[in-house]
Amino acid sequence: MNAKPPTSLDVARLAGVSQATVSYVLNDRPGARVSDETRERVREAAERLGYVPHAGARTLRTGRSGLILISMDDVPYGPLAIGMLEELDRELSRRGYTLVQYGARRLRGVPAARAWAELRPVAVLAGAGKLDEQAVAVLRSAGVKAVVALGAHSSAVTASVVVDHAGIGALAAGHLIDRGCRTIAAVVPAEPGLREMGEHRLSGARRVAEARGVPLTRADLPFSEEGAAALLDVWRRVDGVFAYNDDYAMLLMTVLRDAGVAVPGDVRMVGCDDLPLATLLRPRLTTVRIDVSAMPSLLARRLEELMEQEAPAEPDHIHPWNPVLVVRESS
Amino acid sequence: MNAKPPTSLDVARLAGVSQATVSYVLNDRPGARVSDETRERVREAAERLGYVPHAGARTLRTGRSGLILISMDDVPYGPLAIGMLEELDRELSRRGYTLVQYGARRLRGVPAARAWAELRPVAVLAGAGKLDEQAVAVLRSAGVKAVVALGAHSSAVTASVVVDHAGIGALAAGHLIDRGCRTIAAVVPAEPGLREMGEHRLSGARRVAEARGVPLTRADLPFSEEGAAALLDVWRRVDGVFAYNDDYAMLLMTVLRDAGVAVPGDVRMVGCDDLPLATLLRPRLTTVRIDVSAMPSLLARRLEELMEQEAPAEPDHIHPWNPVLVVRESS
DNA sequence: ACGCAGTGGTTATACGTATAATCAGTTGAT
DNA sequence: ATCAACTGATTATACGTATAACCACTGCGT
Repeated sequence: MNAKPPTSLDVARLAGVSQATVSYVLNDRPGARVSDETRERVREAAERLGYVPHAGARTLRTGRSGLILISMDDVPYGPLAIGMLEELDRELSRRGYTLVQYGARRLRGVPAARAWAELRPVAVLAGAGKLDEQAVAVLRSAGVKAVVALGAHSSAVTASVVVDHAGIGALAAGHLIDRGCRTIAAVVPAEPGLREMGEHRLSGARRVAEARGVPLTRADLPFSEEGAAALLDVWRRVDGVFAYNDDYAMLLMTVLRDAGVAVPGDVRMVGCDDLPLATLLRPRLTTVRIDVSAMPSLLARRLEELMEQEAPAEPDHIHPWNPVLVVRESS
Repeated sequence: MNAKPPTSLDVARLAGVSQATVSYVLNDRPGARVSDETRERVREAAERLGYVPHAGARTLRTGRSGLILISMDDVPYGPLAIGMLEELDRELSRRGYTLVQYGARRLRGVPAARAWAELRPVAVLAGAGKLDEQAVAVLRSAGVKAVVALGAHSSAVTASVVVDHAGIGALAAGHLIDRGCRTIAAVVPAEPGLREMGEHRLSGARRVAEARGVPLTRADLPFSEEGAAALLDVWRRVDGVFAYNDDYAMLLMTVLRDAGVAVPGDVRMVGCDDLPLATLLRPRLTTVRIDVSAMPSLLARRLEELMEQEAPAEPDHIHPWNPVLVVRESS
């Protein structure tokens, strides 16, 4: 009942062959010369015993683990991130790698890197905020071939996948101005986890607004009705708002309705993410959808390159995201 | 530049001691007799080399891994699940375990179990739908001490953590009847991932409704405005609706408003989850909040028990969730 | 008869770690 | 002076796997 897990040696004994033969058969190594009947005997014995190889032992022997670690706890969890993760998982497992999420207790920097390094992964993907130069050095020293930072800006120390937040802001602001807005506001969330991305979206909006001669107000907003109500004079002064995302847009539309400000009559509104709730709002919400469908396969390919080559890659970045405007009634 | 990762033997050489001494010092084993100065030398050498132990080798030697796998892809991701996961992570790492999310490519049954078993985890938590009897046997055979099913109902084959969905439905229905509703409806989502939980919530609501002599209509609803509009005669026939969760409640409130049905005047509405959007709806949404704050520490303790004892535990279950009614304006 | 290539395996070893077993010195009690 | 107990280490080994190196045997051309 409480026996030890069967090993390849157990399989070998049952099949009447040597342990080496078992290894050759089960991994079907190209060069191995084993007769078909022996192969069958080995496979059957493995099946009977319920043999499952010991990943740790294999890693120890080969020096490579096939394990890819991803730490998502910098990146906001949403349907978007989940879907992307699933697809990435599929792409990587197809290539023989195992994708595993490991947040490392919200550690960051070197302590987080040490925790990851213990597992001797072949690649680590982590929020840019968790990877400083020393942390990357720890990972490299532990044999991690590919270190990729995920975040809003590219990293100077390693390859990275950056989300083009500025592009989102630019798209939203451009649309508002196209609709005739003469003064606009852009929301920057006050929440620590979101503020940085808010700043980036703001900067993109600001760039477009300046280029087209439209004044832009920055609105630092905590996610609460009181917070939104406290800025009522801001919303009354402008005729267009980029609300950072759909949740904030819903918050604002609720508060504006209570205050008697008409959307889009008095102020046009644009969100981001194209959440299901966007079409449920009245008026229906114009939003920026981020198309990430191209991202998993691109990232998987890039990872494969990085893991195969010997030298650590020069820091570069890809941003395989495509912001698309979905125009509805609120703008 | 591309050197191999430093081993405990490298540390030993630099410190001028044996590899065994390094192991004793870095794990500071209670019985080990090593002088303080030697300890210091070893620690310094390890620091200098950036030594990180090799988890695979350690697992191989000791036979235990400290790795706990959780597969969340049955359980719906939301702020609730995320928060719970973080707290569970904290509880387990405090006890010396490493919590890792591993979805296993959405495999289920034996194939998923084999993938998990390769890592020789000490515990596996997975959606009840992924764990059939054979899968559990595979895990047990691979030395997994604790196998815990997560889901809406208890498992006959292993310990489980069940969410008391029936209790949620009962609480919501009881509240509606308290408010004077004489005929109520309960939403069951048509989405494959949610339907089962919807059935459980429905059953709880039905139990209470029958006990109090109130007719209850089941409403199978896909998440779309067309779907909700197609059932308009249902909503018109009842004076209370338990909407499964807040998202569905928002969908219904939007459609009902468009159709001229007043909430709560014509029909009272109760959601579930207490999402931020619940307070942003007009009228503000009455909802069932699930208090999961007690869950992580309870689960961690239970896991610890299971992992320490030798015999596989008899299937039992805990449901450390506390549904709480949050009454607002919609009911 | 002899080498020689091909077939179907086996033997031996290393990966990095934890730990039981051992050992050389030193101290202390009698 | 002798033995026991303690201190501070070292030596040796096993965990499960992959793979290089080796080996016995058969068939075959000369």
